[in-house]
Amino acid sequence: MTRSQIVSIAEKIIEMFYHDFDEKDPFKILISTILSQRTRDENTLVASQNLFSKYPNVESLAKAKPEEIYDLIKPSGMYRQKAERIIEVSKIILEKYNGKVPSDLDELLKLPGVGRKTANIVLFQGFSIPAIAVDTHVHRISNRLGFVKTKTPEQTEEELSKVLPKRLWGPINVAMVNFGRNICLPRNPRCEKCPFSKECKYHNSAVD
DNA sequence: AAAACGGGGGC
DNA sequence: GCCCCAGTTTT
Repeated sequence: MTRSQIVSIAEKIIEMFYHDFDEKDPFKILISTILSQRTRDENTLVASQNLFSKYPNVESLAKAKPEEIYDLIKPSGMYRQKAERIIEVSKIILEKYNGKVPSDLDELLKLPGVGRKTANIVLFQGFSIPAIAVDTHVHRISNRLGFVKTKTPEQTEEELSKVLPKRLWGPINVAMVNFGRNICLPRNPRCEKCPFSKECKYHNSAVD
């Protein structure tokens, strides 16, 4: 598959499945992204709303005790870990970064509970900085469509960065997640609804 | 490289 | 009941 073919399909995926996010506050994006780890959107949303209704900013969260927010964030799962990390992150942001979330990959990666995927989501959504956050959806779909041939998400991030122009880095995450949730499912993809099945390596070989 | 964290929804 | 989910950290 040529580079221009890949870019063309990527642009179509974005056109069909990208939607903008209304939340632009980097701190709220950071916290809700931590809550979203290994968690469905619906549960993440409930947990975020619960949390921010009582602790609306970095100052109030930095003063909270983990036990106080267990019940608020419980719908997102792994609530003990997440509670401690969220409060620790808030303290660090407040004390070390003067209350402002850093817009720098290396600084974000130092925060507890923040790995490569979470950090890149914050960079793109919170700061409009081009970043590819390779989650299971992006990894799976990139391989199925033949954009890359990789074993790990890290390799996918690297290869995808080489192939796609920077302007697509942010939007392709969001678009592939929506595409993956609705059509290109992990186990039983709805290929009959997929606009790319004709040129899809996975669909035409039936091997993952 | 594998385990552990974890509630909720789909089947 | 079993499997999976915008992962990260610890063993």
